[in-house]
Amino acid sequence: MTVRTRIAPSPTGDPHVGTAFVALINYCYAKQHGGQFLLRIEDTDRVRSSPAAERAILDALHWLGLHWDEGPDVGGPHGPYRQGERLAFYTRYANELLAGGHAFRCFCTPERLDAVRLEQRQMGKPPGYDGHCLNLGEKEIAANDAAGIPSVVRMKVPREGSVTIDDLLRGPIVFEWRTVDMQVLVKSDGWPTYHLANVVDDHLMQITHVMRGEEWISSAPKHALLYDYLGWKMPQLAHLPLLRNADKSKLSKRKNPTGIRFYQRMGYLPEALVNFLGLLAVPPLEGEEIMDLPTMIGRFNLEHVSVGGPVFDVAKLDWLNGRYLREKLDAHGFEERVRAWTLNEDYLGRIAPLAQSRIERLSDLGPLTSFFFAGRLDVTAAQLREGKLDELALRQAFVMAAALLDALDEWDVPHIEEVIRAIADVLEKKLRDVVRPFYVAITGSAQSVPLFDSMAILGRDLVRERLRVALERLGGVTAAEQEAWKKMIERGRPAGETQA
RNA sequence: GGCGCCAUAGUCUAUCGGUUAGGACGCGGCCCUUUCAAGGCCGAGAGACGGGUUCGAUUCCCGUUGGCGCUACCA
Repeated sequence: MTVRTRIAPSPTGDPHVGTAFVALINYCYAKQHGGQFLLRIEDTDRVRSSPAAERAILDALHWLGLHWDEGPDVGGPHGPYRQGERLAFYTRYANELLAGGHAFRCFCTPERLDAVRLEQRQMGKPPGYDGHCLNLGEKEIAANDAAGIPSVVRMKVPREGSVTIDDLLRGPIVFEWRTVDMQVLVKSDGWPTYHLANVVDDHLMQITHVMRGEEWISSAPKHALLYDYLGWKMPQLAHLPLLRNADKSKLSKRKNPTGIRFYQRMGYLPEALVNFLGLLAVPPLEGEEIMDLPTMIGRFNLEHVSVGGPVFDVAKLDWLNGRYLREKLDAHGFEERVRAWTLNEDYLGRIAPLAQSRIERLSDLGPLTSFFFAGRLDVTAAQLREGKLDELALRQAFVMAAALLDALDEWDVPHIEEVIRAIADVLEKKLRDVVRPFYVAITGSAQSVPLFDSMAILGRDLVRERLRVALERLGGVTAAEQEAWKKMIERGRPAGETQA
């Protein structure tokens, strides 16, 4: 039986370095055993998924040199490789579970479920579904359906006994069934949840080894039960450690750049990034930390992947990248990388028009546009405070921008402009006054080329980081402020209807 | 609160019962050098705590503490 592994990203938000880490391990394992590595898009969350995000993930992973044998872009014998195109499978197996008495229809309202969980929590009991709809009669179900009451499908879970999950990395893990929730399998919109979809697809795609983040450990019993209900053999499981921020919390973009494209825009080489991630999974030989992909495949050993969550240590990445830059490239190769990075027609072609009307000599170009060729900018709190916004509005503006910009589906000038205008509106300040500190944070100066265009060209990852740095320079924000200010935007008037 | 995972220097790691606990990043010093890097050499720095098991525990077991994850009609 040939080894088949997969990476199954959800196309929401920007491609994450954690995805690259998990992909790398799955890739190495499959290649080492002469097997196949596939990519499947998990887009069952119909509101958050987007084609743009899917494209970005594929591009980012390919950029890193991780290529798959089967996937939405390359096809394969077990397609489609996009869950959004596999609804018929999920419906079929959901019905099978229902017919077999392993799942049931549930008409409970979110409000009731919340109340139940709250009570369970207060009583110190494991939270979960209380079985309210477990024994509904056919007549009752039919009546509810006729009345148009929304419903979901839940899996039945035993209330007694226990189950043992065998993890390739961690050994046996025991769970009491009564602590396992009767998970929703099919949402009221008819789409499956991750739990159903991933079991059905891993089986149908003949996946032999599931290596995924440790955030899935507590769901493993549900998956084991589903394989059991459906009469299928469960793949081998291995739960990989989660990458961490410097403070050991799960790597998050609030505290760190987490986007693969951020590292690309910062000028890290894909080989260096892959090498760095590989170091977290493949212990290097003493004294030599440089490893290319083939070397990692050869040296990979699942049992040697350490389970403690490693801190994403950018300082070490910097050192590694430096070594690649000066040791692995000759003068010509280096020059080519620089061109590919930003000194190319595409990038220059977008910048030049912004500068043309603002310079008197070509030599003005350097100082005017240098921020397009930089990573983080060295701006001071004093520079950020120079405008007319008071300290509170200033910090609120940055927090709101970070949140709204992250939520944007399309990263282009009109959408970016809309966000900044909406902020000025909510804060009841002039656009001119709001925009000024953004000029400083993004371009490094209050006098520069047009802001929205600059942000569009720089890309979301770099913009997010510059805003984060600016906020940090202003003393940062507390979680409470963050919450409150986000609510302000939600309540705020949308950009269109300004005048009251 | 409930359930689970984890625990060697600031960070990434080696060690699979007996080592002066090894390497790498970062940090400090020296050398090289027109500057700065790079490079070379040297140095400081670790087994969370408490019980067991054992002739012997970083290593095996239990507890404590700490960190983390999950606790959704998101993945």
